Amino acid sequence: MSRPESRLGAHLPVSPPTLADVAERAGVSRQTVSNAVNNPDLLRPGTLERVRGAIEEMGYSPNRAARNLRTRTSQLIGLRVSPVQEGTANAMMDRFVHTLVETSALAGHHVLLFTGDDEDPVAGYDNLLRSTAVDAFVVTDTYLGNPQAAWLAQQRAPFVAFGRPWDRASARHPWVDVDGAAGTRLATEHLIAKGHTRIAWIGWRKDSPIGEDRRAGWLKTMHEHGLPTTGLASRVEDTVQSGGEAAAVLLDESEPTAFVCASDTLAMGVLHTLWLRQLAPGKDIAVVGFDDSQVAQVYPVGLTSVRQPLEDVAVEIVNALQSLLSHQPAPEDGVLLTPTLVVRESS
Amino acid sequence: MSRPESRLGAHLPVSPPTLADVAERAGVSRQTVSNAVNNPDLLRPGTLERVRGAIEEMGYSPNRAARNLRTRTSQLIGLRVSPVQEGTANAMMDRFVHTLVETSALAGHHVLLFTGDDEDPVAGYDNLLRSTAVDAFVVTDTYLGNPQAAWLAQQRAPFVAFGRPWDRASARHPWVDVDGAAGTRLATEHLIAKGHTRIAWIGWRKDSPIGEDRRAGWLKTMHEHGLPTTGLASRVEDTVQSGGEAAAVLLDESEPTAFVCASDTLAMGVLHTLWLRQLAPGKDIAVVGFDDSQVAQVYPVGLTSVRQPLEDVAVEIVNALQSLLSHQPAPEDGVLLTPTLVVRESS
DNA sequence: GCCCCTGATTGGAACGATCAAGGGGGCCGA
DNA sequence: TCGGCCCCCTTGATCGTTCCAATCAGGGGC
Repeated sequence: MSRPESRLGAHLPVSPPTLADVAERAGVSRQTVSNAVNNPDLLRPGTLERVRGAIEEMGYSPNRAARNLRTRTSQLIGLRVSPVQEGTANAMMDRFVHTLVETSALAGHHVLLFTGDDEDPVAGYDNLLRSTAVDAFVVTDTYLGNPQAAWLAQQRAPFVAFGRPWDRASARHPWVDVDGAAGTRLATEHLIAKGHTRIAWIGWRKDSPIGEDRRAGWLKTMHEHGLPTTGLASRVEDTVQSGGEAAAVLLDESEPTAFVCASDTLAMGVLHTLWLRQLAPGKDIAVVGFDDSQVAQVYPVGLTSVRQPLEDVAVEIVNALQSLLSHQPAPEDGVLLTPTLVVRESS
Repeated sequence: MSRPESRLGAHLPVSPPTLADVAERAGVSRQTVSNAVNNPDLLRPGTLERVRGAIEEMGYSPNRAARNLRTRTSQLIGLRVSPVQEGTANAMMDRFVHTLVETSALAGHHVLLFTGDDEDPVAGYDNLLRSTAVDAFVVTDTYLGNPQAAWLAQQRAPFVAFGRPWDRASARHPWVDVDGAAGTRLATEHLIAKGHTRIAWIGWRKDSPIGEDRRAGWLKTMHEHGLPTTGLASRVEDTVQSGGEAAAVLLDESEPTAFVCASDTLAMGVLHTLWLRQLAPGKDIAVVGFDDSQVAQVYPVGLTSVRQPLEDVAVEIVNALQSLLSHQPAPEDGVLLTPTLVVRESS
């Protein structure tokens, strides 16, 4: 039987062919076409070729909604976009998201963006989950006490976090993270190799576990090399101005010859202070940032910076998601990746 | 009848309640529950309240796949993420995407990200379209001769472009864009108001319509004020280095006191050249960039820059999409928004 | 009292795919 | 010759929702 003519006129978009249309054309049943798409091994080579020909000719693509309804999946991965922070240098999400989208595509998934209510941070997740609009989530902002990860774990919703669960109390769940301490260790050892001995740290306030992790890398490396750290550390807000002020104080009081910073934003502040004092970055004073943001790349005096392997993070997250969705429990519950150091003129 | 117990154990996620479940609980039929969700006006107030109660209690959310199948929509808007360009300063997509996601959510849509094949730029679009995975597209990279817009228009697929169709030959379609010429006009008039008369232009190569548009704003404003432009314009690649070299040449040959640049990337090059020559940005020489990128915000000598109203662009795009999807032809075929100038220390 | 009309609600069908059985034909061994 | 098995393919049922037409109850006009 031929499908009812739903083309009201040539000016309206034609409705795409269905499984039944292809089946009729190829002279087989619906199920055979379905198998040709999903389980080609089940078909005799001749039949497969014929069906594939029909699919090709008609430009058939399985209707997503129908497939999703039947299989109870959506092939979608939810990603909440957090508000843009202007005035800071961390626009690295671009890099991450791009690779995430690409890698998911290889695994047959697409990425769905959504925003959250500020009042109820889990509202967005809850909606998508209950309407079975996504198969899984990627949770990116895992600051301390982030309720989302715990909530999702409690709901037994499949998700992978970019970021370690910092509070041990929270339920276990798969995660992928970058070893911040290893990054600052790289930076510190690079500076030590350059002959620096008085290396200062400018980081975030104590309530940031990520900041403390990065600080630990600097601290431990300094100690291992028997270098002084007292009076050489500063913890401030993540703004250019704070970084600049901290650098000024440290320069006055402790005379460091190099700075390791918890972010490129802070490093920009340091560079500003150096500029005000007519000190040449990379010659008089070395500076290393964190995140390899576009600022670090574009700044005329190239800023040496710790670069997070965001592409690898995305790949690992998709891996974890896949084993999660195929109900194979992830081998371990976390993957920790090591960043690299991009050396530029500032060190 | 009660639904079959599909809960194999408390450790597995419970399948969400369906329309039928809610109907049973509320003592009404499926259709009535459906109406309560989609056409509340059809219900008697008492019934509506009862059904809403049941929905609330059971935490019901309509199954997306089923609804999509029946209504032939997906409530999804496709957005192709273009490859990340490192080393340039235009990470403004973050701002745009965020507002797009938020605004679409208000309209009941989500944003689906996908990537494209480099060889076949329309492959990604084609797939999503044929599988009815998205309702519409937002096309962002509308450079000259971009095949996507033309292809989509030919397919009669609903889409809105961020960017004007530069070649008149291409099919008409709704678009939203930022008036680049108005931006450089703002920049130029700002500099003129500051007393500058020799204002140079550093832009992109001639084959970029966007670049030519921005250049035109500078050129026209200069002419209107009877100011010279010969020997004061340069067209180069969009890199920091090119911008710096162009600035050096212009400084040597034409002695400008100010620069208007087609991008923040180029402006960074100019700043670098000034730094090399011990010229103070904002005092000796004024510099204005374009895009108000994070670099402009974070750079210690704040870079004056033309800021695109990306939030407004996103809102207008969603507006256009909505009228497109409700089959009301958009009132006009294009919306042109005016940028603003963010004045900082560099001018 | 009867009929019609309107508003509220209902049951059946359909959207387009996959799942779960079932069936026909060829090949093998008995 | 016949049962049994495997391979390839087909048929009917189903996922959860919305569309469509039909039904039902309640009022008002005559």
